Amino acid sequence: MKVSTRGEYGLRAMVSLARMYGRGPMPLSVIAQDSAVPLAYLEQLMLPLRRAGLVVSTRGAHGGYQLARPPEQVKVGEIYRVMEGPIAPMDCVREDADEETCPMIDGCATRIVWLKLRDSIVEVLDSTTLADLIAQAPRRPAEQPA
Amino acid sequence: MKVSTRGEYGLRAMVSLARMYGRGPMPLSVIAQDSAVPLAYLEQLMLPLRRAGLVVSTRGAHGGYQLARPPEQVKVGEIYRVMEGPIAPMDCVREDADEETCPMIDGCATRIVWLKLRDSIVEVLDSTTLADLIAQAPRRPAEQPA
DNA sequence: ACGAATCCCGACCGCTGGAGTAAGGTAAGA
DNA sequence: TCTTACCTTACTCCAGCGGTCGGGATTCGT
Repeated sequence: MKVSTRGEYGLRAMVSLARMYGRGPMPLSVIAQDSAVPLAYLEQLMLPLRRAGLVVSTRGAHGGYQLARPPEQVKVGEIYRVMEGPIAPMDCVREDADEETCPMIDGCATRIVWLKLRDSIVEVLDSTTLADLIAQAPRRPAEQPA
Repeated sequence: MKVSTRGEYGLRAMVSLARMYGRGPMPLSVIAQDSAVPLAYLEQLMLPLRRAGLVVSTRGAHGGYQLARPPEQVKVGEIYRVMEGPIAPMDCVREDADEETCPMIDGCATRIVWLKLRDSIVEVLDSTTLADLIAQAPRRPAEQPA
């Protein structure tokens, strides 16, 4: 039950973009630096985020990425699903698939917990926005005066 | 963010034991059948459960396993931790490790969500017991009349 | 005493998926 | 037209999951 680096890095990058929101496109090199994600890897992670419409890209010189929407309107859950797929601690309780598709005969007792667990995770991720994160953060990483 | 089969099978086996609670030791072969877990694999999974004191084993003929405590006193979270390790959607928010050991400089904004997520998971798993599961289950798997 | 039933335990092993790296192509500004 | 920067595919490495196998130690029934 670990979030992979895709989700971790993806969210970090989005937080960086949120902090820079409104200043026009930011090149990958800057985002990579700010979010401490390997540039070449980050490049790959931005692809799904763009395709999902969470960020918009500008090509050419002075190009880069920026949030497609203000930070208040971007839920962590959206980012999570793009990077990690449908939320599901177990295959039998996938968000997308038809409910009640438990492979066990007539359903099994354990499914109850996994269902509660999934709903709990969804609740947390979907009730938090990028704006919440940058507002509550004690300080910005890798940036502080003497 | 998937629970591995260790957690899945471990819980299933414990639910089986919970249903058979009070009838003396049940051999692995029966548990494997009832919980639909490969016998040889299940054998391996019972080891940590026994060491953690969640089940007690009886060796020799007519031996087997049984719950060390009644189902009402066994939290799903306990089983989970034995099978999957400390609850933590991300290394920086491990249950066991010293709090505030975020490797990022001065903490990062994303940690807030992971912390909320972890607490949410803990809450769900620790507030559910084996008794809850067998009470709410619609029917027992692999057992129904014509 | 002996053998069958059962737990105990370490060794082994194939495969998938995560975590990147590499390299070249395409578009847009100076 | 050169440089910046995004876009895309392909490839590699390796840890861990998901088991299997084989043998040993215990205890019960006869």
